[in-house]
Amino acid sequence: MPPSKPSTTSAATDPVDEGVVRGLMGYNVKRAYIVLHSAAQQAAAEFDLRIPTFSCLSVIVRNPGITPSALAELLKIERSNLVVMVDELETRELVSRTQMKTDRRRFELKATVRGRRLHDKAAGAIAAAEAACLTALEDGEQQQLLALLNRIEGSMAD
Amino acid sequence: MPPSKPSTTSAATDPVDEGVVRGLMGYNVKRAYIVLHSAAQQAAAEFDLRIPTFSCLSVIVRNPGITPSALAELLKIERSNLVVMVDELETRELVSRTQMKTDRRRFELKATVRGRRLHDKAAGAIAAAEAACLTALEDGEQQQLLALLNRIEGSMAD
DNA sequence: CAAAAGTAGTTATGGTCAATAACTATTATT
DNA sequence: AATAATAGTTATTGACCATAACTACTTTTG
Repeated sequence: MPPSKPSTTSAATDPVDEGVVRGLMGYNVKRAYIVLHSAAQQAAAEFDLRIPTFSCLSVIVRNPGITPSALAELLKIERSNLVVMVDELETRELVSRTQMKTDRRRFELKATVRGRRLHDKAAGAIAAAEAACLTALEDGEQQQLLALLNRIEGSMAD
Repeated sequence: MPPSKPSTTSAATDPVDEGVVRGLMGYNVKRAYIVLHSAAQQAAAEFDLRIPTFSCLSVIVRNPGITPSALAELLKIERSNLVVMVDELETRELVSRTQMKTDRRRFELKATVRGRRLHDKAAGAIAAAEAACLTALEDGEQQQLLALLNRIEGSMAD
């Protein structure tokens, strides 16, 4: 990395130089993430869901009977942090949590009818909110972006 | 959005279906972000810097005399949250904060020699850490990724 | 079989980051 | 001169993530 070259002295109205940070991939990824996340967050809020909670609900809907441990591993969140989310989902009767007969340490998570309904509506709203952020990209470009992102994630897989 | 189709009942060792979330761009962006961020974070920690603090230092190095307000606007962080970071940078004598004569509400931020040196070393380490996460992508693909991300950010600009 | 080790879930706690409101000091507006 | 706007600050809160320590249960193994 070359030493930084400050512009003698920057007055108040100078064009501001983002410099090093804008050259970092992480910074650019974060900026795009913020755009998508805040849109998704707003959409999810309509259903009194936060994004991590929605993600849990979504995986439970698709995998009836999944255990909290498997859910945590999939979403890469700590089991301890999962507890409060599942608590909330259970309290709101969106998800049921029943102890397994075969192994009483484990619990089976299943979405209730209410849970599925809410999920499907929220998923639609979140997808729509995201789509509004992605109008600048053609469908093919979105696929391309997805592939590139997944290769970063995949190259660092455990 | 089509209604979700659960797989009858998922046993313990079933392949888990990530379902809806993996189809959301925000989820994929976040996953890639986590990879890059944790690598950058580790690198920055070697210099006792967290990423937001490094970003501040970096912009100050490139824009001597920048005001806290301009810095906050550029990095899209709240001025109130900036204060503690600049406090720390000043305490560590990486940055100087001097009141302007012309407008005594404003402060000029400048990196010290120590600040510039630390910045350049940290920037190199962070860039190297990022590069290690990006080996799966050719240079051209990295440029492509950057362009796509910036178009998302740009399309939502104020 | 009993002891030890491992697994699943939980509780409590702390750290980072982001967001807001309320405040002081200073400058600009009318 | 009174009012409004701007720059910086303080205090507080909430979301999210990570860790350690714990209970309950199951598996391993001597």
